[in-house]
Amino acid sequence: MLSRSEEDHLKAVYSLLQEGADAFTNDVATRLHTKPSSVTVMLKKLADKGLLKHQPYRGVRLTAKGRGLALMLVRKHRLWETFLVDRLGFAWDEVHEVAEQLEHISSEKLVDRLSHYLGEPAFDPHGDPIPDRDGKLPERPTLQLTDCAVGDSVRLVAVKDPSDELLHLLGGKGIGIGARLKLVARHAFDGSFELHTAPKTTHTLSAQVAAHLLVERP
Amino acid sequence: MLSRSEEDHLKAVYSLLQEGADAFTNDVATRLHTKPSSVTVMLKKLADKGLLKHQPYRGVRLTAKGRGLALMLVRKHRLWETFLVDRLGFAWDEVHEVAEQLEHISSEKLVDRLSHYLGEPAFDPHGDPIPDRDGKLPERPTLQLTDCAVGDSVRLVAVKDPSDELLHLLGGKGIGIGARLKLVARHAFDGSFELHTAPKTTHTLSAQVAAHLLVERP
DNA sequence: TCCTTTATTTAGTCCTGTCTAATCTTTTTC
DNA sequence: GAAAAAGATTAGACAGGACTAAATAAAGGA
Repeated sequence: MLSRSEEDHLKAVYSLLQEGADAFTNDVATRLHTKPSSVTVMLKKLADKGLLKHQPYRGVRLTAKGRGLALMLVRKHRLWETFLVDRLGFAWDEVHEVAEQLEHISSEKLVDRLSHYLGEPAFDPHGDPIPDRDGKLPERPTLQLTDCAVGDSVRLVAVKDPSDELLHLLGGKGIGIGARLKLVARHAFDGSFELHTAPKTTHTLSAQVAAHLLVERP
Repeated sequence: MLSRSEEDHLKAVYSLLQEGADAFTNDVATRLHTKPSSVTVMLKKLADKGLLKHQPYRGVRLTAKGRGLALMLVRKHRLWETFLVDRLGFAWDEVHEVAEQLEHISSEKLVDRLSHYLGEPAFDPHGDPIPDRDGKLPERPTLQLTDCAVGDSVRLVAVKDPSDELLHLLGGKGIGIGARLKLVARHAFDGSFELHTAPKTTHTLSAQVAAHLLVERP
């Protein structure tokens, strides 16, 4: 049984890793609005419980057990968000704070019944995937960058058939998994894209490259 | 803003008083599965916040503010119980523990929307009244003792048109508000009742008296 | 009434989770 | 490659909430 704070830390680690970044003490502290020293202590506790491996000064990695528990928290959070929006009529931007509280309710039966009541949804109101009771995430409805329109903001979730050459090209532009891409133009001549990876950073990608990039909204 | 523990103590005091008894330190401790010394400390905290008056060695009384907050907790608890039973298909005896957790979720909007979603119910699955958002309890569907059948176990909730003489008669038999009455026989000759007020204590009440007693199940 | 029992409170301890301040690593910069 | 900066950890303090043990108040019985 985890305390509320332990659950918060575990989930913060999970989502940082999910976003492609490493999970460093500072990042966790920022996310939880707390201080790095407090995070260090909690990471040690979670490591002692076998939920993650903590390499001092090097960040953390989740164990299978830790990932499983984190997925159950994500499941609860997203199911409650679905309930709040679909059934109680909350707006999608009002639900996070309340769901943060609801996700700590501990009752497996409640979670499973809620999921059933909602029709076993696979995605929450934000489009995020809801893990099933075994922790399996549904396939994301990914789309190729070439299917996006100018003005879209998307996030890179996978690279299809990643060759060394392709990955090197992307790496050189600072584009990795989790990168946020905003399409600003598309050239009719060769189908190449202009996109922002950051407010002032513009890159050009050929149509061949774009066809390998799987993205999601938002 | 009250802590979870403060809320638990406040609600325990409220329900003890509701049951007609005084709220003594020991009773609160028993109800919360904690020690009297811990309760004393918490009662002091709640008294400092103006939610109750604590007379050392003499028990506590709630202030209007304290009663109001307690009623909001009761409201949340009973609304969630209704949700769990009516919507998620829980059995009535499975819901208490989960509702104990859910009642601490703090979001006025959530409570009001939940109530609306459930059709503004006035009574929970156990038949207990659900306070409205202003803390007002609905009228109980009381029934006269004369409408009860042999074998019923009921609780005295009110005395209709209480005259001094009637109250004196009841007082002499040790029957007061909150008393649990089990009907063991009814005489066809004059409509009088035989009932237990305790396992081995039998009393006889005339039909005239019984008609003044308003009771509830269970 | 005095003494015993029971109920309550007080004092001091411990555990959890947070913080600040100080120390120690790692990375960056010149 | 050494010094500075940034990031992480450790040590020590503190608040909340629980406990045990000891002291105190109220209630009951001889």
